[in-house]
Parts: sequence; C-alpha cells; structure tokens
Amino acid sequence: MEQAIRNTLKDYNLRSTSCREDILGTFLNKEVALSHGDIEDSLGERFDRVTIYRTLKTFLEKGLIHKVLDDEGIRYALCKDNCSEQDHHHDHIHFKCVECGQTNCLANVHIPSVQLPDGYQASEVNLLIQGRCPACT
Amino acid sequence: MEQAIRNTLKDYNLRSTSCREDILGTFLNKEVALSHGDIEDSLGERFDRVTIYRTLKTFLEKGLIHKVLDDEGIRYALCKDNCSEQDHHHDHIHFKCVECGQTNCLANVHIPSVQLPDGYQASEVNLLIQGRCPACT
DNA sequence: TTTATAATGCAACGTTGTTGCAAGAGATAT
DNA sequence: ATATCTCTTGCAACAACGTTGCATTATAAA
Repeated sequence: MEQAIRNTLKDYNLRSTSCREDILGTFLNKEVALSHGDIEDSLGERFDRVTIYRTLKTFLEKGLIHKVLDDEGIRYALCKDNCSEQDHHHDHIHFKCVECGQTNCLANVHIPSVQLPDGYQASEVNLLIQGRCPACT
Repeated sequence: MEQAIRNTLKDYNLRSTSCREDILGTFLNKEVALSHGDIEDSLGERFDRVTIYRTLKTFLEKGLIHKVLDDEGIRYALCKDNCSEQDHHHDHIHFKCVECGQTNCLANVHIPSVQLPDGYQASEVNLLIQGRCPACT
C-alpha cells in the first residue's frame, strides 16, 4: 500500500513526501469527493494548511485528481481513468446525498451525450445529481 | 420594468426594497449566472455585503433563483420555469466558456435522463459543460 | 556524500461567508 | 395620513477559505 502510493506519485513525476503520501492515501481510503477542509480535518495538525492547498493544486495540475462540483463549494476526487497533464476525460457522474452529505462517483453510469447548439465546443462535462443515496432512503 | 420587478417580488411574497429590486434587475439584465462577487461589483457600494448575501439567500429560499455549479465556486441564476419554495425543477444545462468565463443557460437543450443504480433517488440535477462558446471559437 | 531542485512551514495578507443586534423602512389597518 | 407591527438593513465582529513571499528543509540524482 505504502509502496503503491509511492509508485503512483512517481508515475506522475511527483516527489514522495509524507504530506503527498498521506493525502493520496486519504483519497484512496475514503473513496468519496473531499474538500480541502475534509482533508485538513482528516489529517489533523500534521501539515500546514498552505501545504495542503499546494498539494491539491499540484495533484490537479498533474492529473491525479479532478474537481468535483458541489453545491457547497469545490471538492476533489481521484481520477479513475488515466488522466494526464494534457488530457482529462471524465464522463462519470457524481451523486451527492442531501441526507448524509457524501458525494461519490457513480462509476458505470455514463453521461448520455448532449447535443449542443451550433458553435459550442465541449471540453469537459460535469454532472452532479443530488438526492438520497441507498443508505439514506 | 421597474413595476414588473416589484410585481415579481410581490408574487414571491417579498417586500420591495431597493436592494432586492436592484439585484433582481441585475439578473434580468445580465442573463448569465452571477456570483456574489459579480453582483457586488455590479452594484457598487450601494449596499452592504451582508445584505447581498441575505438577499441571495432569500431569493434562493423563495425559488426566485437557483444555484449554478461552477468550477470556481457557486453562482446563481434566475429560475426560468415557475419554481416555488416547495418545488424546484431545473433540467436545463449551463455552459461555461473557458475563454471568456461567462456561464449561461442553454435553454432548449434538455438533460437526457440518466439511469441511476437501484436505491438512488434524484431530486435535483446539475449539468455543467465547459468549453468554448460561439463567440470565442 | 554532495548538490541542484523542489517542497514545506511560517507569517502575513486578502477574500468570502456568517451571526447578533440596534436602527430603519415597508405594508397594513385605522 | 398615521400609527403599528414586522421584516430588512447596516454595522461590527468574527470565522472560514484561499494566496503569496521567503527562509528552511527534504528529495532525488550524480
């Protein structure tokens, strides 16, 4: 596990540091979309707030994580497909439960293609569905 | 126009105040999704920041506006259909141009229905497409 | 082990959003 | 037109969120 995380960082041309390892580990554990605050809470006082911000920014730029839209702000989740600095492809859907507040990725559910009016060029698609998850129904 | 705005406020059981009239007027003029900051900039120093926050909150609760998810935070747009406190229905799509930064509503384009896994109940759907708008292609 | 480069922590700052409370304005009935 | 009740506003103070510059420390490669 530890080693797998290090390898992932290496694959993305990132140096291994304890902060990066812990944050990546948190994403792997939780499997839901996390906000900066969630990560801060989960890691305790081990790292500076600023370092967490910068780590998230770095992960974003390298294509390790992507933004997840949320009605309360911005969250982040691991990229499932192999994204890179150049190329992002996320056609999956995020579901946020209004009851328990968890946001997670509905893998396997594909976004049906949308017919855009003339002149519009899509590069990224984000779909957030809010409602109740199976655990809260 | 002035009178139309007052009537709209009345329809939603809201007292007419200059702040509410101006904010509603701004939404009617701009026709794009606005953030709190956009509104603040557009209205100048006429109203307190706090009042703008509270006005947006009130408009939200009464069903006059709805949240539009954005990769930089949260924006608001007028409800087109007749929404109310109880009942919101927004199946339209928002398009954000990565070039000019404007977010607007693609009326006429409907969100294709999504087949959710068992146990999930959807109550609200938000679709944001990012790319280039006709003016920036 | 040395060295070049990158990441971290700290401090300071700016922005964004919230709450309580006193003063002021809107709507209604008289 | 006025009095009255209620809702809205502005102010102050605060909390949360996010950014930048710089000195120090850690990583990876020679």
